[in-house]
Amino acid sequence: MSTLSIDRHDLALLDALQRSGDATNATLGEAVHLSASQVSRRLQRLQEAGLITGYAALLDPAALGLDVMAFAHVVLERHGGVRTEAFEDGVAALPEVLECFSVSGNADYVLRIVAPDLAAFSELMMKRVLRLPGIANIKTDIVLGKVKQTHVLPLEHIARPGRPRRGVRFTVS
Amino acid sequence: MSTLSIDRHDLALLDALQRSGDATNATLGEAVHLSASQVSRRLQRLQEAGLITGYAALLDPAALGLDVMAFAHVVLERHGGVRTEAFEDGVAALPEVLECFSVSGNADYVLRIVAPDLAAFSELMMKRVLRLPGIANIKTDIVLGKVKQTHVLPLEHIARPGRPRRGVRFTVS
DNA sequence: CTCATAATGCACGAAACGTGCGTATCGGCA
DNA sequence: TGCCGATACGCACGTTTCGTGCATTATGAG
Repeated sequence: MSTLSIDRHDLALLDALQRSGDATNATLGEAVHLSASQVSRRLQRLQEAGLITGYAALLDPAALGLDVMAFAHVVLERHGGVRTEAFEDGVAALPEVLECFSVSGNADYVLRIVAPDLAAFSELMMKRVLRLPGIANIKTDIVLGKVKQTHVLPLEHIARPGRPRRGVRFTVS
Repeated sequence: MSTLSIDRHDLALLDALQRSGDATNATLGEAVHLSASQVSRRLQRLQEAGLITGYAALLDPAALGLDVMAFAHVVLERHGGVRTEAFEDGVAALPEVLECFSVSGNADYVLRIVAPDLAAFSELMMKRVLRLPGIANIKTDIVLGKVKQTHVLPLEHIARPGRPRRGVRFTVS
């Protein structure tokens, strides 16, 4: 357990890094008004603290031939025993299922699924998803168009006015 | 318009880079059985071809105090005129709305929204989302648990057996 | 088999990284 | 207000990484 104080420099760094994770320390330093060495030190701290979990190359799904995306709303059967584990393990093993969340509302789970085309998507659903254990019902929303898609998390809620002057308090295990 | 051939080395590189975008060329080279210089050249090609759209640091939402995530299913009003633009622009301007897709099915749009807590989420929905123009109805699924979440796109559909021996043909603008 | 094209590894100069260190700034306390 | 410990800072510098030039090898068409 450690405590880490985040100031506006760190927030600016996190924001910049979310958008361009391959920027050099010097470039980041310009944007944040810090020297490259300080940027290096801060990044190391932020990573050790767990705020930065890693780096990734972002690929273009369309360029890779992944033209179909859909959200599947899954309802499980309601027999007393806890059959959710088998379903969840099966979902985790399918690379085309990028996400799976349990949710409130009508469905038990929401899945985000990608596929090369409708034929492949159909086959994926019929032969792999629908055969997962414990499924009672699935309703699928196929994505028709993208209005917005980003991985950039909002940071505005941190360091809101009226709170600690120099740095916000974070607790990490 | 150019044509690019992708071989198994490129696929391995893309796969590795999705998972660890900060790996050095030498490290990647080991995994792919290529020299660092070749990795450098291939990455440059893949980026110019648009397969790699960029790099990003991945942040931990929980560590940043973003504990609430939800999917909002939006139905717009059906008066003849095309009022969708105003709604879409409004959505794009909200940083808490990470994604917005138009979908088939009952709803017109699906939004993925994050917020620090339920109070902030409630306020966001009431004061900003619901006030977007043209909305007839919204149903919200709040995420209760994460079974799986990844940005790693599946690449298995490329280079399927029985197709071009050395490299798959890609066309990029 | 021949040959043109493309891919590969090595080498080397340039760039970026990250630690040490002396200085400056901040925040608490008398 | 002035003092002092702790922290943050930039600079310097050795180390690592990058990416281009080039000679060699592999590939595929005719």
